[in-house]
Amino acid sequence: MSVKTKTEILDAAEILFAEHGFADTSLRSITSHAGVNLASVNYHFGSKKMLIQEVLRRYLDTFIPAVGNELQMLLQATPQPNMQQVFRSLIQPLLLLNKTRPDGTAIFVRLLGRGYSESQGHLRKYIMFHYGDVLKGFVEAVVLAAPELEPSDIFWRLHFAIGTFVFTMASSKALLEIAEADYQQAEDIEGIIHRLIPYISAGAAAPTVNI
Amino acid sequence: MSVKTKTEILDAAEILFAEHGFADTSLRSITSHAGVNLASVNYHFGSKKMLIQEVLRRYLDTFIPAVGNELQMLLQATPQPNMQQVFRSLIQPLLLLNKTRPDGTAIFVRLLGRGYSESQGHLRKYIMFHYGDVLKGFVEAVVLAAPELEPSDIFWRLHFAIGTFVFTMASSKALLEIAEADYQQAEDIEGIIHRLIPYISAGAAAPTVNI
DNA sequence: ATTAAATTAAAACAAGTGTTTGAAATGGTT
DNA sequence: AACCATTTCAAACACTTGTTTTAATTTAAT
Repeated sequence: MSVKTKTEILDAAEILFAEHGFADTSLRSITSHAGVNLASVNYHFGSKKMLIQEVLRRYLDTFIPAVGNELQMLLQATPQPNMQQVFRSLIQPLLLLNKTRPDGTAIFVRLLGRGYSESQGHLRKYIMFHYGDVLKGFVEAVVLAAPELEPSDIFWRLHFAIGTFVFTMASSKALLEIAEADYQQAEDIEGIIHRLIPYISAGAAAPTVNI
Repeated sequence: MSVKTKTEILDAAEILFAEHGFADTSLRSITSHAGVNLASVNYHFGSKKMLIQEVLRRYLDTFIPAVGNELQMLLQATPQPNMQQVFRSLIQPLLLLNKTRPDGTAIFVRLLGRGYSESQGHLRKYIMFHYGDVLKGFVEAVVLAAPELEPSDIFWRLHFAIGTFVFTMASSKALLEIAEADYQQAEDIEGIIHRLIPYISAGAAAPTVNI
C-alpha cells in the first residue's frame, strides 16, 4: 500500500507548491492536507528536495515527450514552419495534462514558474539534463521559423519566451481574478495559453534592430 | 547618526534580496553583511516586511517619476507613437538607477522580479496604489500605439510584457553567464534591455487572432 | 556638566522548520 | 498461525527564523 500514501503526498504537495511556492510550503502542511504522517515524506522520498523533484518529474515525463511528438508531426507536415506554428505545438501537450490530473495544466505551469524563479537555475539544468534532446529539437524548429536570426538572438528570445510564459503562469491565479473583475469575462488557463501564443510568437520573430 | 545604519541596512538588504529572494534572506544575513546589530532592523524599520517595502520604495521613487517624464516628452514630440517608442521610454529611467547606486539597474529589476513572484499580488497592489497615475499614463500610451486592441488584450499583453521583463531580469545573472560561455560575447544589463525592447514591442503589438 | 533622548548591543524568546528515532501496527509469505 | 519486512505513528531533535527585552552606550540639548 505504499503507493497510495506516496501519491497522496504528491497530490497534496503539488497543489500547495503551485499556490505558495516551494519554500513557503512546509512538510507539515503537505502531510496534514494529505492525511498522512509527517515522517512519511522522508520515508518515501528521502527529503523535501527530492519530493519537489518527484512532483516536477511526474509532469515533465508526460509533457516533454508530448512536445516531442507534436514537433515531429509539425515538421513532417510543414518542413518550414512559421513561429506561431512552432509555439502552437506546446498547446496540446499542455492541455493533455488536464486529462492526466484535475487542473493539471494550471498546476504544472505554476510549478514551472515557481521552479524557475525559486531554484536559481537548478530546474533549468535538471530539465536540460533529462530532456535535452526534445528541447534541442524545439530550438531547431525555432531556427527553421526564423533562419535570419543569429544564434545569440535565438538564445535570448527563447528565454524571453520562457520568461513570459513562466511568469504569467506563476501569477496566473491573481491575473485571472483581476481580469475577471475588470472585464467581466471568465477566463481560464486555456484562454491565457491562447493569448500567449501570438504574443510570444511575434516577440520571438521580431526583426532585429540596430542598437 | 541613525541615517548611516539605516542606509547600510538598506544597501546590504537590497543586494541579498535581489540575489536570493526575500524569503530566503534572513535578517541575520543582512545585518552581518551590513556590519550592524541584528536588532537594528526592527528598531529602524519595525519589521522585515517594512524593510522590504522600504528597499523597493527607494527605487520606485526615482524610477516611476522618470518614466512619467519620458512618457510626457514622448507624447509631446510624437502624439501617436508606435509600440517600440512607448517601451523605449523605459530605457532611460532604468539606466538612471545605475547612476543612483552601483549596479542599481540590475538590482532594481531583480527586486521587481522577486517581488512580483514572491509577494502574491501585494507588490502589484502597492505599486498601483502609490504610482497608479504614471502607470495609467503608460497604459494610455500603449493604447495610442495599438488602438485596434481591446482593453482585455491590452491588459494581458502588458502583464506578459511585465513577465518577460521581470523574469528575464530575475534570472539575468545566470543567463548572462550562459550567454557569455556559449557565444563569447560579453553582455550586460543594458544589452539585455536593448534586446528586450524589440521582443516586447512586437509581442504587445501582435495582431489578435481568432481562437 | 547634567540630563534626557536616541541608538546600539547581547541575550533570550517563541514559533516554525526539516529530519531522525524507535516503537507500534500492518502487510504479505511461508 | 507465525514470521519477517514494510509501513505508520508520536515524539523528540537540532536548527533557523523574526521579534522582543533589557541594559549599555552614544548623541544632542540644556
